[in-house]
Amino acid sequence: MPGNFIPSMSNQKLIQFLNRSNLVSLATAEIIANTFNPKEISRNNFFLKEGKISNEYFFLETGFMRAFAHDTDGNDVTTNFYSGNQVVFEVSSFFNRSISKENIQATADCTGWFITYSELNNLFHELSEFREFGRAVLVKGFASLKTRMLSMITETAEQRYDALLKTNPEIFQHAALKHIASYLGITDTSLSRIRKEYSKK
Amino acid sequence: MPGNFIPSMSNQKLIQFLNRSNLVSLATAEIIANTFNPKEISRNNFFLKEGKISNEYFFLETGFMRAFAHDTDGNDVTTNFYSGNQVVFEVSSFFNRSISKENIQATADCTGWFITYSELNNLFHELSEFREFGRAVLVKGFASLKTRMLSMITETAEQRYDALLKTNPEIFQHAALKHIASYLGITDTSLSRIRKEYSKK
DNA sequence: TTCATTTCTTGTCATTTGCCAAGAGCAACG
DNA sequence: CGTTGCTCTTGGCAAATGACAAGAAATGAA
Repeated sequence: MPGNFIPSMSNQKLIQFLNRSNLVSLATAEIIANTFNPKEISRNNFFLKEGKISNEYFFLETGFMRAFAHDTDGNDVTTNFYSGNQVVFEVSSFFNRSISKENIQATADCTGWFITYSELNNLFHELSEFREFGRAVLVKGFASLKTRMLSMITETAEQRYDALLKTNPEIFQHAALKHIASYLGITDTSLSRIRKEYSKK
Repeated sequence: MPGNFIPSMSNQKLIQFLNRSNLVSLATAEIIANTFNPKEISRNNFFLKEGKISNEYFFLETGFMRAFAHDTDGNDVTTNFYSGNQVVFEVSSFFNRSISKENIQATADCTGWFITYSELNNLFHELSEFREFGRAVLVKGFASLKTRMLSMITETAEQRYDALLKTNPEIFQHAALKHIASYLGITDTSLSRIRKEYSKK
């Protein structure tokens, strides 16, 4: 073994993530995982900046990230949160090779594994199981956004807060309240009041 | 030619739709289009009913459709509108083979072409161009939903109404105002008032 | 046509949420 | 330490939107 060889992290978590989708066999999961490269992003650093093209398909193993866009007045609006065991990339920019309107920033130190767009396409071409996996990732993201849209229309801000607290409590450990507020579609002032009411119950 | 042979509609529009994506050559578009079957849905009939699995990948050539779900109080909420030259299916139910929570109903007489889930997968397997096309359809739907979510958070109801009127005027020719209202995330009463204010300008 | 049903509008009032400003709490840094 | 900046909370008020009910308009069926 060479002198200053630095052992990479184990990609065991990535292999499990692929395999547990039930779309990728363990053997294939290992092949796929071995083409991914390790990546670390320290807190406050950006995984993606608006104006750039999202070019990395990133499996977030540990850490936490927030995606946000800017409205016409320049206010930032949280579009998504990512915790461990999720795939992170901006769908439209990544697949259309277009400039991203979104930023994705680490709000805690992150570790994980990535492949580039061209590497992903090569894998898709070679491995039908990985294609199925890729489709499932897209479909899952799409479905959860549909659910979120429906809740925006049919539920009150307090109900949405309540649901988020129950289904994604980790968000409250990693994100500022004002960022959670814009994700819920309300101002930080309103969220503060909702929390006050909520704590009485 | 047999006696009561009924010539099918021409699938020229479908071929164009595939080819104009710039992801499918004309020759391949013809191969793909020839595996689609013609389908007509008359006004008020359902393309998909909640409780069933979305099993048809439908190219809507002419007509108009509305997708809607029910909230916990039983009110119907419009989740999407479809006009000509679009692909219609419920992503989550179709790809996950799960029971649909949504209905999709023709609000005008519709004609088009469909393939089933298994036919689609066979085509995906055989034709990488069609895979690219299928991915683009998913990505486009995802991106437009993201845009809509951002507008729900950052824009007023009147701004959303205004944008819909400008970008999708055909919706107003085919859908009831109460159905447009729930799509915009407001009550029919509010939409009526917004229209009143709007008409003064 | 006539009747019944549904859709749309409008009025009144209540509720939610936003906007603005002030202040408290907290962390980072010299 | 003490200052600075950022986040969160709170109060007062305004604006947007919803809930409910009544009536007008449009639609569809007999």
